[in-house]
Amino acid sequence: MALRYAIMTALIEDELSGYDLAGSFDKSLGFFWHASHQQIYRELGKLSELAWVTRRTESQKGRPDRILYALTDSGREALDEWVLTKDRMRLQETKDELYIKLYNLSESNIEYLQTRFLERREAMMKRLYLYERIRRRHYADPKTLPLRRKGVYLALLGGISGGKQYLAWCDDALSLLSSATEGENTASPAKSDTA
Amino acid sequence: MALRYAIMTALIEDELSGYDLAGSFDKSLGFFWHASHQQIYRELGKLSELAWVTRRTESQKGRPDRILYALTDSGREALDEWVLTKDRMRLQETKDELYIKLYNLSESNIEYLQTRFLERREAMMKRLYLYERIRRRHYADPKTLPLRRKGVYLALLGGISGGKQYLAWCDDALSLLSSATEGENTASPAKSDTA
DNA sequence: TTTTTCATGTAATTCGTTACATGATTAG
DNA sequence: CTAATCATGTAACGAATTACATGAAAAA
Repeated sequence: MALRYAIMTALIEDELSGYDLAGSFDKSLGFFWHASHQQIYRELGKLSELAWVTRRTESQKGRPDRILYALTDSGREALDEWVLTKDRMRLQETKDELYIKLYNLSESNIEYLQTRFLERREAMMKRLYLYERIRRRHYADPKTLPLRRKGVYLALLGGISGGKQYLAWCDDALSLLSSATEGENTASPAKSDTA
Repeated sequence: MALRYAIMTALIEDELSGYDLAGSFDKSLGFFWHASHQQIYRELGKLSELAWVTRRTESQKGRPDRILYALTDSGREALDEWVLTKDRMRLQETKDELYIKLYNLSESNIEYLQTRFLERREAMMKRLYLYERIRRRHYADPKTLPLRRKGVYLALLGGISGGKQYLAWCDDALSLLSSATEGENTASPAKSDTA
């Protein structure tokens, strides 16, 4: 049910197409709640049935028509109600397969896992740059923000500090893993007795 | 597909029942990959069809029979292969509805969201105690651990530092939210002009 | 010329949640 | 006496992924 409200949230300020939404779900709210375009189109269908959004077709030259969705008053109401609804509390359920793989760390996969960590480290670094850019552009002076934007700012702060922590963890992991491969790879022919 | 391998991972060292697994999935690996008992029973069925696990019934007096599952050699092989498999890289996809709700912060829900943060803060605190206890008991001297346990230790480290960061974030959020309600609630009857 | 971007969708499958169902034992 | 624990499962539904499908324009 939550994706539905995430979409409505994205529609509060702008009228957007499914394509736009799928795109913006790779930024902003999508950092915290990702969805594929298939999910979004399906949900948009349901939302118009509920009359929580309206559809409007916009023709374009040489491009497929866009279907623009806007939040209705009843949609806005439903969203406001939902916010006050009891949710399942989730702590740290990142569901990253890497955790399971870590539980299976062995000589035969340690190098593979090292590259996974490097990969994630790099990806997170890029995301952090993005976060910081957004922060500087839109949230430079948080005290002057209207209340709603303060909420968004808080989410962003969470993303930033979470990202930094994740980076630090990757570094810890990489150094622990590489110290575990030493003696195997760095091969100083002397003292090979500490197997 | 990942739950399957999470279950097999849990079966590496012990022979466990579905009930045991559902329980242990609230600890250890379950911190990173939670699953309900229904998912586990379903998956265990598939795993025995694949002959990746064997089932063995154990009678008990006055209690339902337990069905104990053990990893087979081919299961072990499949698991080792899977670890080397390319996975979808997920960064920070926590899917906590609270993020969406934060994007909808307003006068009418700010108090509600404050209590959500308090709730999560408390829950995370408890989990951190648990993590730290596990750490002291089983991972006091990480350097002496066998390689596989080092992987588990790394996951634990990630949990701990992630948890601490989360706590700090909750505190930030709470102070920002309470400063946003000030002037509303602390009600010094003078200067009510800054609406 | 090939790939990416724009823009929408259907279909099939698997994953995850919620509710229902049973039935004895033990702890409060 | 009531609630929780032990132990297994089925059924139904909703959420999410993957693959398939189209078709033109712009960028590589």
